[in-house]
Amino acid sequence: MVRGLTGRQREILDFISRWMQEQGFPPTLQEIAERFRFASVNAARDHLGALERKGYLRRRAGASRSLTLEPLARPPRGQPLVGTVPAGTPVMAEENFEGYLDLNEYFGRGDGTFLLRVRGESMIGAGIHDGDLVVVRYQKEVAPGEIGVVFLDGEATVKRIFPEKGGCRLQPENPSMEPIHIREGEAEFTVAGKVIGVIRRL
Amino acid sequence: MVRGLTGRQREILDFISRWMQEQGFPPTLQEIAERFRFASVNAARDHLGALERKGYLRRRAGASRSLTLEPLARPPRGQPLVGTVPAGTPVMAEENFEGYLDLNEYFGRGDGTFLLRVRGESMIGAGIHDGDLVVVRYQKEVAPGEIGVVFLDGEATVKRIFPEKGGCRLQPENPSMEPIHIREGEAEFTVAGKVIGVIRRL
DNA sequence: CAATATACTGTAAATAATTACAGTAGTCAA
DNA sequence: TTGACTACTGTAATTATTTACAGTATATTG
Repeated sequence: MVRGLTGRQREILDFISRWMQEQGFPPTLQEIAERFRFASVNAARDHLGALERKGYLRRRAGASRSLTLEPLARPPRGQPLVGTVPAGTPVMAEENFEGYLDLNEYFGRGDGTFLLRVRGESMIGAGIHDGDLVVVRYQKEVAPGEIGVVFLDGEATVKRIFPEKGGCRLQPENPSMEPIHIREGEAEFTVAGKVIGVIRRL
Repeated sequence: MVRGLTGRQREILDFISRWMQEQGFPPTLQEIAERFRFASVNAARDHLGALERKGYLRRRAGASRSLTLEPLARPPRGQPLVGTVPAGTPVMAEENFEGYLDLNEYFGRGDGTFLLRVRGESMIGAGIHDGDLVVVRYQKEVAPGEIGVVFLDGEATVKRIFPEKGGCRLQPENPSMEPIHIREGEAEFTVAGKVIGVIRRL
């Protein structure tokens, strides 16, 4: 069903794509015909028929401005991902291109995740530096040894969490810093979530 | 111009938002009226008028399905960003919420950037670990001491680049690895771009 | 308490947009 | 060289959709 497009068909498709990006809703047959100086709206209609038949868009019969582009024809969202780059080939060569990665979806969708800016160098050994953003999944507990966001004395910090007899240990990953021991029920101590990612802008 | 909505107006706005998400194009007055069991399309029209007057959407006179939601009324894109979290307050409390961060735009838009997966521990001192994704801006040269992606003997590697008399030095950030010295014109050596970010999924 | 906004019903006109049908000409594959 | 697809023109019917105007009833605000 998905077949190649003629030059003219691609022009039409590109126009629709751009229009939708700019206007926020699809064009009518008239508007397509005007853009391409067709004397008849049927020229536009024929093209839409071909594009639909070839799987690039969908229409709803009888409804105005009811066309939608199939994912195939939609501009990709996110950043291009390049895989292993072998001998001599230019980075962006097609062979190396693995697709587009949507960073908003890379760490799971709208579910309970949020970003938190990290202060201090306490987790530098785990590759989390001062100023980094950590991606946190909201959860009340974390498995032993996992990195979590915890509240301690009224401040949020990122540490590796280990259970201990009658409490737990917050382990920094920085040789110059000592672990913190928490006794059960002591102080205001809560786990806010698990760190599932790190983002840094240099 | 932007004022509060009544309950009914918010219902209508939410319906439009959901419809556009699902259908890819805006609803007609009829379709809104049907959803809310209005006996007259004018009920829907009145609501759109109110929503437009209050700055939540825009319409094009005389055109069908021509309404667009203003950014204010559009579902936010990206992950919620939480700032410094002070004493006792729950993480997701409003006071801590700083807005939504669109990760696809965090490293600059569609301009010449791409993602590359890093192999090896040679830049571990700079917080770049095996398996991390680096965000690379495509450019032919980098300033002295910046981290760049370079081609060396037919493989892409990430190193800190320093100019040297008659060539340059590729400096790993790993105490157990030695710097690599390149002489002018020697071997296949090219700079592919500058590393502007790091992304890690744990 | 008057003026204004909300939240609708109801009918009809006006216009926007899709659909149908009939052709012309050129290209392309079997 | 026949049949199918592309790429259009042209006219008209048929829906789809917006717009206009006239009301009703209930809140809300100054």
